[in-house]
Amino acid sequence: MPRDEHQNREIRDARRDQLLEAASVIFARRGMAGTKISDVAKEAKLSHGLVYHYFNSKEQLFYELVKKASERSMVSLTKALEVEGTPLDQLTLMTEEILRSIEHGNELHLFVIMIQASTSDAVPEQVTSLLSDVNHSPVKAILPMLIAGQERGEIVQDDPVQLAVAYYAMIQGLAINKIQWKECPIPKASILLRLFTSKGGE
Amino acid sequence: MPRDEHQNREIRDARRDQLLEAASVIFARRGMAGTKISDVAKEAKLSHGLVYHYFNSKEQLFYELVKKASERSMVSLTKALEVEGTPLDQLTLMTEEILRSIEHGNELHLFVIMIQASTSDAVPEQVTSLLSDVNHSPVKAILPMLIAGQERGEIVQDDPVQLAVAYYAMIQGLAINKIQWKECPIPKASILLRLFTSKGGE
DNA sequence: GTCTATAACACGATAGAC
DNA sequence: GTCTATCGTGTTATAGAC
Repeated sequence: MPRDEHQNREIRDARRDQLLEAASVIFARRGMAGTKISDVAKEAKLSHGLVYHYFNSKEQLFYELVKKASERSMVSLTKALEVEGTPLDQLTLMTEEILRSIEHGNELHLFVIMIQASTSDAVPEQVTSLLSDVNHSPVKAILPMLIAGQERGEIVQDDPVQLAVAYYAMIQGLAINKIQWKECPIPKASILLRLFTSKGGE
Repeated sequence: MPRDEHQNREIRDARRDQLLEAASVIFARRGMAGTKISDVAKEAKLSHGLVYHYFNSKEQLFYELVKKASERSMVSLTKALEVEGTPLDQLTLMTEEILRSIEHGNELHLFVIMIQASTSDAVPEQVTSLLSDVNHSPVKAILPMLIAGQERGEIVQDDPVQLAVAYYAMIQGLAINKIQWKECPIPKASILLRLFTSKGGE
């Protein structure tokens, strides 16, 4: 008894997700160049031939993951911007959300893949151009919040770019740390936020 | 006219350094698995056959670099411990030195290679065991300074492990950032150190 | 000490059976 | 839709000329 089109579609979607999930694990561990299609297939418990049934190439597979990652990375940020409250409130909420997701380790692989994508030049052209749009400036993205906070006097009067760089570096570093060291204690949001608040208080 | 043994030795040392230097650039950019011996040779402007004259394998080449990197990474730390002054003085000096070296970009490649070595499992067994000795605990290394500082009341009374993790994550993140984004403005030491100083002042 | 040529092999990608 | 068998390329590593 033949499957109908609807069932086929469900199977295809499931397989695609299965492969993307497996690929994110392997890519995060071994990088773009170090990843073998056969390892991805093994992780997904499917044959390596099937990978090419769903994706044109290893590069495309990597591209899809970076796209997914960069979409997700903007979620926390836009959420933060919708929150009622002062800039510092928004930053606090955003930080807590990011730390939770690092702690929980759910989308950690995607995070690391984005870092790889921007540090390694072993990645396809298509990917780097995608990144210059989105990832190139998570720093720029939080800049407005910092400046607004400085105007209200709730954020310290340092160079806001330096503040943003330090903040983003810490997030990146924590994600990397967490992947390598599972039991790594993730700091509380209040520690990260101390970057922004002046010593003398306000 | 034949070269004598001394001249030969000088040539060998020079070539070895030349290859290690080139390899650190390529490994940092493309990772262990992504690095091709021919690329290293090209970077060093030598033939790829010569690489195998000086190193047994790609893995050994990588191993030598990680060893070199882990030796260097302890330098800033031990220097800091020799400084006369309070724990916060020592941390300040250490931070300034590390930021200078990131800013200057001199040993950045080695730094990134160490991060790769600990995040990727595409590295040889020999390397990971080397790392568990040295790199596994730069966090542990600064812990005593933090605790001493807390006793003197010059460092905030948060969980010192969380403080150390946050600090080290920021350093790592800055190094990674700098490699990908050459003009990245490196924050002043005072910004990083704000992690450690209490909001209310002392 | 340095190079070029080549052996041996691994991996990405495809073809075709079921 | 999924698998196994296979091709072709490119890479590690070696051999041997200079």
